[in-house]
Amino acid sequence: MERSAREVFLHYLQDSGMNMTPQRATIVEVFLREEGHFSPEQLYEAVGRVDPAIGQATVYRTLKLLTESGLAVTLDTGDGATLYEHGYGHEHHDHLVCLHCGNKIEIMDPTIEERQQRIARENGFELTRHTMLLYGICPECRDTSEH
Amino acid sequence: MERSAREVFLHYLQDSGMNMTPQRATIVEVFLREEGHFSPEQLYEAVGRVDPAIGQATVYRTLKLLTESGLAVTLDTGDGATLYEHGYGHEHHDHLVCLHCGNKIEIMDPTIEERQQRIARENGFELTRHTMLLYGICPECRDTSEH
DNA sequence: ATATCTGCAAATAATTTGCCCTGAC
DNA sequence: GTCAGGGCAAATTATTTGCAGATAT
Repeated sequence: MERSAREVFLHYLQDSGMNMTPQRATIVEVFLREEGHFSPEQLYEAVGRVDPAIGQATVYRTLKLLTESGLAVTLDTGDGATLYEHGYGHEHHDHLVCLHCGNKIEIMDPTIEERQQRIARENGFELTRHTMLLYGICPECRDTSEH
Repeated sequence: MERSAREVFLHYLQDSGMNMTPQRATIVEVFLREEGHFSPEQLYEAVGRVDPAIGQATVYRTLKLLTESGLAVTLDTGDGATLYEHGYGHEHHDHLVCLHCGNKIEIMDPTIEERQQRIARENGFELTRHTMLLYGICPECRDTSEH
């Protein structure tokens, strides 16, 4: 059976010569409870509700570890701040983003994924990862802004 | 016949109630001479070789105008800095980026573009634009790092 | 004249780092 | 006792903004 996210993180730390600490444990737990996409600031606030003594820097440092361990995935929508989402036990997906309300829909298209592989191969690249963001106006915002 | 990039920019300024100024003229000229992808900082340096009196803020402000007018397009590779490239008289394309040397290859796949439209439509979105970045290791870097 | 622009420096915003202290083994 | 880890505040980086003087129409 599959390892739990906590175990994956613990093994990552151990393999890298790092330790699980109370702060890291708290941050992972809170991280796993969060849903959707959130900023380091939002996670910091949620962590603060559990243990107000944990500092921002520790949240940032731990988010980096979570990303390296595969538990977290970054989502950069180009508006200055990096968002994070769950990356372990979740299928890969891309995003459809509303430019008006910021709502994000997860999308996945096997044909696109396959073409991406092909493009990389044709250029002699070994594909590591990719990001694809489709920007537009969602149905709700289109209705609202009708005149 | 097609309007020159300078004309497009001039018309954009006029339509928006703004003026062409010596600084803006210099920045557009230098911008149009640049090739590939470059940062505001790089453009600022190139502009400085023509007119050292032009400030960074003016370069940033003008880059924003260039983007709004369609002459420039932004490219956010997620490593902190926004890059710019030419957007007028250039076909739309996406990028294949080497994680090792930073080299960027322009790519374009009609099938992907078509599927993106379909995904947007299926979700009721009106698609405005998109970004797609494929990250990997380029052939040169793969050869070099062989052991 | 009047509104737009500019350079400069200060202000932001997001994130990282330095440093000294604390706690675990 | 040693050393990783952590809190705090200072530092960094990229970009934006306020302002007072200069400029275009």
